[in-house]
Amino acid sequence: MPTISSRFAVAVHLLAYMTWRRSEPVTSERVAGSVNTNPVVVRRIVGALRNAGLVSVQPGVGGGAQLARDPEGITLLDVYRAVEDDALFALHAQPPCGHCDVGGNIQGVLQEVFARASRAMEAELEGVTILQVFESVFARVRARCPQGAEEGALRRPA
Amino acid sequence: MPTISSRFAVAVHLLAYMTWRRSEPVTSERVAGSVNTNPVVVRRIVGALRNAGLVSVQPGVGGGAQLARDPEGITLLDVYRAVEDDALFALHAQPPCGHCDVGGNIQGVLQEVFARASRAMEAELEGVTILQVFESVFARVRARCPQGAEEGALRRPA
DNA sequence: CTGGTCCGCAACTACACTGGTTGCAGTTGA
DNA sequence: TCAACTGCAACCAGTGTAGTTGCGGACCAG
Repeated sequence: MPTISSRFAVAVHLLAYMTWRRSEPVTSERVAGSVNTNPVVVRRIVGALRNAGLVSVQPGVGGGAQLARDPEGITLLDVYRAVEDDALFALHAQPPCGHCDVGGNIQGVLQEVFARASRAMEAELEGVTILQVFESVFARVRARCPQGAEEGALRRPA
Repeated sequence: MPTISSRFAVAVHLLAYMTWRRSEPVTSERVAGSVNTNPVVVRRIVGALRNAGLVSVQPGVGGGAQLARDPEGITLLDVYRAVEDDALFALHAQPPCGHCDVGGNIQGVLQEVFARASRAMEAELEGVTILQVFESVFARVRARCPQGAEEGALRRPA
């Protein structure tokens, strides 16, 4: 249905989770519990984040994924580009008729407009870091449960 | 390819074509030649534009679609909303685990960020009118063929 | 060096959306 | 009445997504 797949939302979720558990590697099985999906789905997305240099992954006992950079240095645009590789706007499925003046020139005009609109969306994502997302999540926890919330006391998935 | 479907590009194409041939109704068959697709595909998109009040359609001999408003009063955001009804960003396919603090609060944070990014993209579309698109197309025609190009002399599809 | 823990990848399924196509009913105007 | 249109339903092929299973391989502790 939607145009930007849920991979982006899940990727941000994973990185926020790693920010919280920053001192230890996070296994795909554990974080899959938080995301409520299959560990393989998590590993696919973690693989994209690894290819983009955002996380580092360690196999074996005690392994898992960890942030490869400070969370204040990872923007949502970095995450978006890591997991979504297609252009935001599609041109005509078939190239339009080049013999008429509208068909022959509309795509060039559209490309300019589409580029501006895509860039505007990306600029908004670029202004938000993973650390800010994590802090917003933490602020919501405190708002709901004002007495006991400390960063180290966040609840893990069941 | 999770992108904004080509319906949007085709819809802008149709409206630019109607701006050019503004004095007469445009049949789905003729404009399908310019777009290089099937007349039924055109009618589907024209139907969405009609539902949004952007064009008026007349059946029967000599019928077709015409702009229902001045082209300077139709923005690309109007067109986008007419043909694309899904949200730009998807949240998790399955709701995340509500028992852990990250899973229980990440979606609210994401919704805020997604709304800002979507709005930034839409604001860019809102700043462009169909008339501007048509004039950009016409400017490209003149740039390619400086001697003979007049608005009334634009070439129709074969 | 062996076994348990973890990742990576390939393959497969179910589902949904898109663009394209055909067929047909209904409306309109000459 | 007839021809030219639209509107709509149905279907197809192609493609992307999320989910799932299975297996090979890397790593570390004992």
